[in-house]
Amino acid sequence: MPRHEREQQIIDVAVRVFAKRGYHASSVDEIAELAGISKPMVYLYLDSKEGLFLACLRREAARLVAAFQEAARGAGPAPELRLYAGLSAFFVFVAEHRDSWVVLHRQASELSEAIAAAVAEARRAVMSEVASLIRDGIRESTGDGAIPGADRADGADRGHRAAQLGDEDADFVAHALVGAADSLTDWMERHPGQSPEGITLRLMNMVWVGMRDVLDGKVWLP
Amino acid sequence: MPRHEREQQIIDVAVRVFAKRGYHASSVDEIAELAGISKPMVYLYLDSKEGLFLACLRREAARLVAAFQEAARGAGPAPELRLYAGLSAFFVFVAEHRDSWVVLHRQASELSEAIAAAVAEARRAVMSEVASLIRDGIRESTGDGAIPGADRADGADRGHRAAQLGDEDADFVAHALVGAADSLTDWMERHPGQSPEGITLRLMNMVWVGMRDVLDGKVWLP
Amino acid sequence: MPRHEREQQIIDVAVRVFAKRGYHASSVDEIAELAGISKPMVYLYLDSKEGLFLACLRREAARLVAAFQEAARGAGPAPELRLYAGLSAFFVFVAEHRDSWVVLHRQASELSEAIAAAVAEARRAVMSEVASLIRDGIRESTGDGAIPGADRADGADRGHRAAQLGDEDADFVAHALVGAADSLTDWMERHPGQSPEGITLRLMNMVWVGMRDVLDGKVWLP
Amino acid sequence: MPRHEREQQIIDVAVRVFAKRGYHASSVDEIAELAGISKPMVYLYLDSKEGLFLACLRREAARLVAAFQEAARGAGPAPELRLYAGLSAFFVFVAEHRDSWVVLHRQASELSEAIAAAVAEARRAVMSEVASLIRDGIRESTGDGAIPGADRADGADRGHRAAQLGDEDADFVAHALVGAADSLTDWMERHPGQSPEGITLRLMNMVWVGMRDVLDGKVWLP
DNA sequence: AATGAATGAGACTTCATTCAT
DNA sequence: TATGAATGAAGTCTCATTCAT
Repeated sequence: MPRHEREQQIIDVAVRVFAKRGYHASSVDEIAELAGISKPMVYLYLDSKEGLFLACLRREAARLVAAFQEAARGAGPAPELRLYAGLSAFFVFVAEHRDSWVVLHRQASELSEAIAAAVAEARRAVMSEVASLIRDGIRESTGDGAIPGADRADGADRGHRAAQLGDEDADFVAHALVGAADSLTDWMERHPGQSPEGITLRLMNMVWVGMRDVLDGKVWLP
Repeated sequence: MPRHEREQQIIDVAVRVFAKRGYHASSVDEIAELAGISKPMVYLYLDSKEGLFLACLRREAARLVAAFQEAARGAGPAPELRLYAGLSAFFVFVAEHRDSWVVLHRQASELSEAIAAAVAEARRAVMSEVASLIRDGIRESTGDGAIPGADRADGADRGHRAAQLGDEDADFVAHALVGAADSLTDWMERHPGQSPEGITLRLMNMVWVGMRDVLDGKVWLP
Repeated sequence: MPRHEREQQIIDVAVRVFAKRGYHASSVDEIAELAGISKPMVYLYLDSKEGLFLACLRREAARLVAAFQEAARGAGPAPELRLYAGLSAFFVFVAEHRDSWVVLHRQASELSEAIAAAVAEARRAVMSEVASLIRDGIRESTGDGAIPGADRADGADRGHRAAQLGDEDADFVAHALVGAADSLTDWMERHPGQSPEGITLRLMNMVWVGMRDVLDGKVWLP
Repeated sequence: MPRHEREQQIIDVAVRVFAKRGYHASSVDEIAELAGISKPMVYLYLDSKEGLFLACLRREAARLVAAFQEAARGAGPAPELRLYAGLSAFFVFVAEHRDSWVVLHRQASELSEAIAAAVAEARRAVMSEVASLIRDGIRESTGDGAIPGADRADGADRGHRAAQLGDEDADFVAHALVGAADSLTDWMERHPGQSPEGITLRLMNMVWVGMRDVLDGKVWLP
């Protein structure tokens, strides 16, 4: 069996096992056995348990980001639609590849420096995709004075606000959004009837509309 | 040293270690050494590694819920103000007790049945506090027709919408909110100038205002 | 509570625990708790776990030997009757003080030098009692030409045989007898209806009569 | 080294160590070291300390029973000759494999349920071999009215007695005999000049002849 | 390319024993 | 006389990792 294929097959199994047991509770023994090969092969191909986990991490992260990007790209030019499509793709991905998500997710602490860095990098990649869309959304929403898909009253000082809302804010919103989406995967698990699209819709309504209102000057104060 | 004091001291150390390394990668040896006592004491007081972790979990969950509840209770009757106060307290707590939060929220999937159950229960307790305030907010906001602190146009079908937005939705919003808050603790770490109250304010603006809009019928659709 | 009484009370408990769990599986903790005192008291009175076990061993061995001797002494001058009485007392003792017997018995290997020596000494004491009675029995049986309680034909060379049958043979028979009795305690446990006296009777018939026959020249050869 | 060979080698060492120290006082560490391998190998091959002990138990019991059976089988049809041969083999075996015998017979009461059961089963197997020969002996001795190798007067009530002497009695005699044999291994140790066959001869004379007498109605009574 | 055999290191846990009061 | 608090040492077991074939 050619090297690359074997490698992928091992990673397939490893993702399942790591997702089920967590990094530390997983044993290379079990992964090798489930992959139908001997342990030395695992070490020959992936170097170490850590290397194996990193490979899993990178592959699944790439897949997730790709799913998000493809969906966003295919959704036309409007940033909010691209965001909607990307988030939808995210929820679809998590629903369909639960193991991948579990491996990417909640393995943050307790791992070696290298792994923690890879996790952080994966999260950063997702975050930057989202932040970019949000930045575009903010710009468009304040630049051309039109947010498609919703009626609203123009605020007089929108240009002013838009200046204030810079990259930092896009990053803030991105963090909130990704965190919310992340946490909602738990909710999704407990509400199997809900479609990924429905969940995305609710989330967009909550966050996007709220954000737009803020841009419009509807500030809430305690 | 009296028994109870020792116990708390051990738990103090254990929370730090578990947060830093995760459950499996933590060793009772290290915890004992950092606590300045011998391993057998740890076992005498907390029974087992699992017992020790459970004790950490319970104490930190209780502390977080208490902080949230106290702040909310002290903020008067308006649900949105209580939510604001509770969230503020949450951010303060997480900022000041990052380890506690990590132990409560970032434990991977590699835990024993008993521990996994306790983790789930702790998370559920936090989530249920938040969901409860949101539920109240939804009810008040639709019941008396007035959301203080923001002007708006009454929608004719607000009662109808309120009926649709039930406990499930409050739970949805709670998940989104807690997830967003969690993720924003990362953002907070990278923006040291920002006060917890400022962060809460932004988050409230984003989520609460958005939620209110939805109640008002301003639905966003792709 | 006076010292001696406490000591006996501790030993009482210890015999029960050692019998139930065996030496190594018994913990001083459990013994102290069952005795209703704290562990340091055990060490104050009995020095160490080994000291505690030795005390148990010596007390129970003394009791068993005393029971044997008393019964034998009270049974009149005939050696065979004294042997019968002693063996009966042995079976009665084992039946009534199972724990004592377990502690004395089957703890031979796996114990420290000192304990092994004490066990050996106890066994030697019993053995010497038995051997002495058997020696007397042989002498009487060959000396006065009459074994009461059974008819037989005199052999012409009985004096000669008796000379051959010396102390070594008495010791041989004693070993066989004690071993048989020892093993029969297992049998007794599985046949609760059988009285100690009945068991002794069977054993005497088997061994004593056989021995007498040998003295009479009825040699079995393959 | 091939797997099976290693296993036997480990068991060889383990029997020695268990015999010397007893189950609890033996450490897997020591066994591994004496076997010249590392601890993980022991666990790989025998699963656990308990598994290791069970393996020892089974192998040694099988060996002893085989030695007994082979000798008995090779000694012709007469039960007493078969018993003689079997007992001889037993003494030879114990003399040559003292450790095996200690593992089989001198394990204290501190063993786990599973081990205790296996020990009991092993003892039962040995005991049942002996009892079976004795039963045959009783039957033949009462059935055809002739016990070869010894003259005697026929008793009128032999059939009656034989009815009374059932399996229970064979078991009683077996216990006495095995116990005596066991104890005589100590005697044997202190009298190195004595051959196993000589010891067996004395024992047979004592027990077999006595038993036959009882069958003949020569009852001893106190 | 592939593996059966092997291990160093370290994990959790328990226990006999002692100190300070 | 009595004990709550504390520990050094050791035991069973698992795992990531490598060597010889």
